Amino acid sequence: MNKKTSTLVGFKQHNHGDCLENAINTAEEYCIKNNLNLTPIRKKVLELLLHEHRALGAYAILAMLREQGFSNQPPVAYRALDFLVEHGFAHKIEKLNAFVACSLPGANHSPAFLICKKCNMVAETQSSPHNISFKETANATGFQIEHTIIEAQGICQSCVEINQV
Amino acid sequence: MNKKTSTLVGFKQHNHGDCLENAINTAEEYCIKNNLNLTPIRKKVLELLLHEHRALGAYAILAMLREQGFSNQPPVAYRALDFLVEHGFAHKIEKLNAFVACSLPGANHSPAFLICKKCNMVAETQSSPHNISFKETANATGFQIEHTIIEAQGICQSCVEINQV
DNA sequence: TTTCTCCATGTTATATTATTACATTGAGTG
DNA sequence: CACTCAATGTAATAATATAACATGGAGAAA
Repeated sequence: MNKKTSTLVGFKQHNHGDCLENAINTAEEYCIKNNLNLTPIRKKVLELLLHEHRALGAYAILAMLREQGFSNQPPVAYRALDFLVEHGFAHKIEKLNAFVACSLPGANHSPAFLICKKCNMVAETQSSPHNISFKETANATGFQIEHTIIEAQGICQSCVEINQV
Repeated sequence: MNKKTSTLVGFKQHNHGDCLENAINTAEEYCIKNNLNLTPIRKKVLELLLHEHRALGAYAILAMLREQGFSNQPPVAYRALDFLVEHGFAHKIEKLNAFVACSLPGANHSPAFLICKKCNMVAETQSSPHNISFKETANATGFQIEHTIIEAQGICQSCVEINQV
């Protein structure tokens, strides 16, 4: 296993233990710096997302929380997810109604996602500068963009290769 | 009134009756050409979307269908919407779990949407050619994009102005 | 210390969105 | 005529999400 370096995460091998630990550490430091409360539930949900390393529905997370002894009422999961999404530790994939841990923590966030139809894997990329021009076009017409969702659906390399075998 | 010329639709005035009629005619012609069956339900749903001229949830559509004497079981609405989306007469706004009539019928489709947080209006734009670079980047990594969702949330000009009064 | 306040969590109930599965109908074909 | 197939009718339920109010506990204010 190796550490991945590309901005493309999710379709590549990497040292998962390190990746998880790094991400948690980063989140903890960020929370201390910004006076945020990374409570046990919130931390656990982030860990689950990092560990699974794929998009999870709120109810899947809820089931895992229950296994860990937390309450299993929907608001428990949604609140933790809201916190994580609000502060950039996780993202919601609208197309899947599911959540993924942020792969580029700390990055100035304008992520774009690649969703594989076959394996359901989600890869996070930096949204490219093209986005800026979109923003400018909209702004020119008087629309003030605050947040942009970019989600591409298709087939990842692994699945393409499997199909070809 | 005028046929609109900008790629920005939805936040502008226009002759709504004409716009609706044109769109329906276009859809009918397209269906005949392509051997598609624009049944009464499908046509009615398209009319509703065009008439409302905003994003409608499936259940809002369903309620309107009932008023028109159609069955009001969810699959009735979802099936019609599936048809319309599949053939490009409507789009699903993932962020809102809602549907809008296509504003640029016939256009080679890669739409992007502007969603106003205040008035919930949705404007459809052509997704710019820069988008291609995103596609190419993904393809270069082996991911084959089939469809891209672009939805920007923010505040439309009217709502900005209202706020400023 | 005591009380207050506020954030986080617990809990119940319910709203909203979407799909599965099977029955029926009706137009066009062989 | 009866077969087929797409479209629709219908019932049931799954999956996702939120509202509303109660509880608990840490730290501030008195």
